Amino acid sequence: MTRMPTVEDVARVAQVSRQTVSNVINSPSIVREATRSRVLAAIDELGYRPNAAADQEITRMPTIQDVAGLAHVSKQTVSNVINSPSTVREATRSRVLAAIDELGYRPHASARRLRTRKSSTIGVRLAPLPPDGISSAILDRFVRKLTEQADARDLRVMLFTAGDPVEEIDRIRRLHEGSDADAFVLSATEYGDPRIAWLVEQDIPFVSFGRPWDAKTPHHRWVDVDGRAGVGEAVRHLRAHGAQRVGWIGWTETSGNGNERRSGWEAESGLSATDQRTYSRRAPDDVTEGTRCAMELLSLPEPPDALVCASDSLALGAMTAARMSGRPALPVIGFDDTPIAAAVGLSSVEQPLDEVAATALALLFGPEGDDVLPNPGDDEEPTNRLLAPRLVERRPSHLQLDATTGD
Amino acid sequence: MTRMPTVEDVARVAQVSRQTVSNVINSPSIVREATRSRVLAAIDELGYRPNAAADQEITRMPTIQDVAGLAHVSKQTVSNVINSPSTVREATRSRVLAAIDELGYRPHASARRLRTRKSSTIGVRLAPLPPDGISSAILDRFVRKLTEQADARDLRVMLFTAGDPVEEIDRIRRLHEGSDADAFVLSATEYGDPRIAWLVEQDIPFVSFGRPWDAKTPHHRWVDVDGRAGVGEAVRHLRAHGAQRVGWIGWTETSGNGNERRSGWEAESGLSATDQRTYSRRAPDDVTEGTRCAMELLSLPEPPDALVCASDSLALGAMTAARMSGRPALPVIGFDDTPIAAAVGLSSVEQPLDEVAATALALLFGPEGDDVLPNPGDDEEPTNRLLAPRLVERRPSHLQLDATTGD
DNA sequence: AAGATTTGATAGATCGATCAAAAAATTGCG
DNA sequence: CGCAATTTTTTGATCGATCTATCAAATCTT
Repeated sequence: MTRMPTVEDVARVAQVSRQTVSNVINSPSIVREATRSRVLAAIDELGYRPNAAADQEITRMPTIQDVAGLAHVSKQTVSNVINSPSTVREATRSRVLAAIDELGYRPHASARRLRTRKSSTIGVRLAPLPPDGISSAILDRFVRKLTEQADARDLRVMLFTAGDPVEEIDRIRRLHEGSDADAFVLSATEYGDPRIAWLVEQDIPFVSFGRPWDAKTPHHRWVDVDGRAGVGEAVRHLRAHGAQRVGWIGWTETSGNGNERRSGWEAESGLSATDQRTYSRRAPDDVTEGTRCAMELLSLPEPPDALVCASDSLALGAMTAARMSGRPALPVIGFDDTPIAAAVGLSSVEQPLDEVAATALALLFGPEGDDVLPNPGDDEEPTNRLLAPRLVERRPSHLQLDATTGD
Repeated sequence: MTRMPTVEDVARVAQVSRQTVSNVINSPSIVREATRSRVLAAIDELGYRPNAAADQEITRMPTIQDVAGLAHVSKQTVSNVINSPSTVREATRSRVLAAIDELGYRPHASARRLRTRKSSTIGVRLAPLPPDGISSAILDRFVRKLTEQADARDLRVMLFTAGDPVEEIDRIRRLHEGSDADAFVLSATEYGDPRIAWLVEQDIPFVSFGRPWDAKTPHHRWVDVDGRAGVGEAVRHLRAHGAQRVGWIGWTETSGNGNERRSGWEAESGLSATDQRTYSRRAPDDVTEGTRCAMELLSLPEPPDALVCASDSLALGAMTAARMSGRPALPVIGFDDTPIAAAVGLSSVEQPLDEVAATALALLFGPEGDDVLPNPGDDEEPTNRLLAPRLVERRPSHLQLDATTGD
């Protein structure tokens, strides 16, 4: 990266102003002798040459112009070969392709973005990790899927961080104004989310992973996973295998997702309203809370014979409680299918993140291509999708081992 | 985003070539009547106007020129206010800043990158997730830290995916040639890693998270965590608390990291070579493998009274084994301090990812700034750092609950 | 006070690509 | 063949910023 020295560099070394350097070169007579020799020394030392532009024969990346020269066509034709090959005659095209290959040419991403006025980049905010969260890995896994799918469309995923929604708004504004990203993916929408209204008002293209939880949220694109259906499936599965009283351990009422998931249990549990109160608990998302709630439920006169939980964290705690109460085989089902569920053999409801990512891109960019679609107007047909999760059945690893070891 | 219609659009609608459209406008006489009227209809329908460039007064983002106009200075001065404020007089500067504020101006990232020839972007590959890996979340957490630290330097983190090192090389080449990223962070280095030699040869700036495991790996920048020291600390801690025979469950010999971590145990265990063979096991990184190995060790005539594992996965399995063998209080220490460790109350050795990220950036860009430093030459002083991990002590949650419930 | 030097602001070129339109070459048809 | 129409290629402008060198005004020397 040995850049050509500039007047600026010479000035710094000789400890004079740029103007003085210029004078030494163009009208040496007006510069005092001492200064002049100091400047000349600096020029010598750095190997500065006035019109340095000419000899930048340093290993420059080939440009479209170089390709054009080699293939004996105009640079526009080279551009066409790359961007709309069908408009170029076969003979010409192969000649240009050969030249591209020979030089190892690749279009300069920034130049292209400047001209086309699109960055082909999707901004994704990484929210801070909650201290004990094992579920938050969902975002990480979603980002992976999004990146994979984006690669296929020649889109890039750029990450940024922000501590809270307000800070996120500020970051998005800057990224958008600087044309750093031309679409954004929101995640973890909540009641009274300020981001959506703002983005809609600013007309910045986005899609949210998570449905709006407020009736007054403006119309926008979103994709979400149907937690209610997922939990419902889990409960039906347990009952089909003989469970009579399926208990529920969920989140507090402030969580839209939590209420949604709980409603799936309510609908499928087959319990009376009174029993529903008896066999359910609400708690923060934490392993020890899961254990606590499960212990409570299991010490009822008629304890539940299966448990469904709003998260793998709670479910993991519930499994511990089950073992502690001497019921290691009690069926427990979690939610999110985090790696830990696979590790301990916990059944869990899996979010189809592949599909979520694909849908998010489809909503933003259409079925294919990398032109971002504008945010939908109020009157437009639905621009959102609710995807069905899938129950992943597993056999708890402690039971597997019991079997293996005969213990 | 209602773009002005172009000749291209008109041509498509009228189903004629662009040239014909041009002729209809400029020399109508040479176009046959039927064609001409079809083209005119299309022009009308789209509301096409020949010199549309003039009236693009649609909400364009303000440019440096707009700011210059409002502040009555040249655009170069505006640029100076942004990039080297000290060279601009106070009065002028505040006038320009006011204009910037009023217009909500923000430099166009791509234009700047094109001119400055640097993308200020770091490329990071997301390796595919191993099916059961709970440790692989390390990369995700590292990426988070890297993004945070990069934000502070006005650098961007761009993700890409690749299935294997060879594919990764190809992706890096394309991203580098297209000036999409000007530095890369490698992770998960392994024996005979082909990426490093290639990057060094191509002179593409990079740093690897993970030291080279081969003697013949060329000199390059790297940062890593001292697994040996971390495990050593864990073993010392256990022995200081009375453990006589600390066992080890680690990975197979093909893992550089695994061998490194094991050596920490060997050094601090205080066991004879024979006992070391007795009290250690090698296995793939998997929870059930951890349980299996731990069961073996615990059924020895003189079982170990504490266990240290190469990963949280193995440690989690070992905890299960301990409970199954009726020794729920057996001290177990894992590695990586994954969220799951916090969740179940497993002590673990924590990698200082904050520091790893900061060091990676410092090696790539120097103590501050966003100019990439070239790869170091063979003779240069060490350009790598080995960071010390930290033991996080926890009390197993099942024990906490035992205490609470009196069970 | 005249000349040397620095500070402040500016003009013009340039980064590497695509867009828009026009020109040139080719094809089709009566 | 001759002209209209199409296909292929080229010219010139442009995206929005920074780089380079220089001019102009202010400040310092002797």
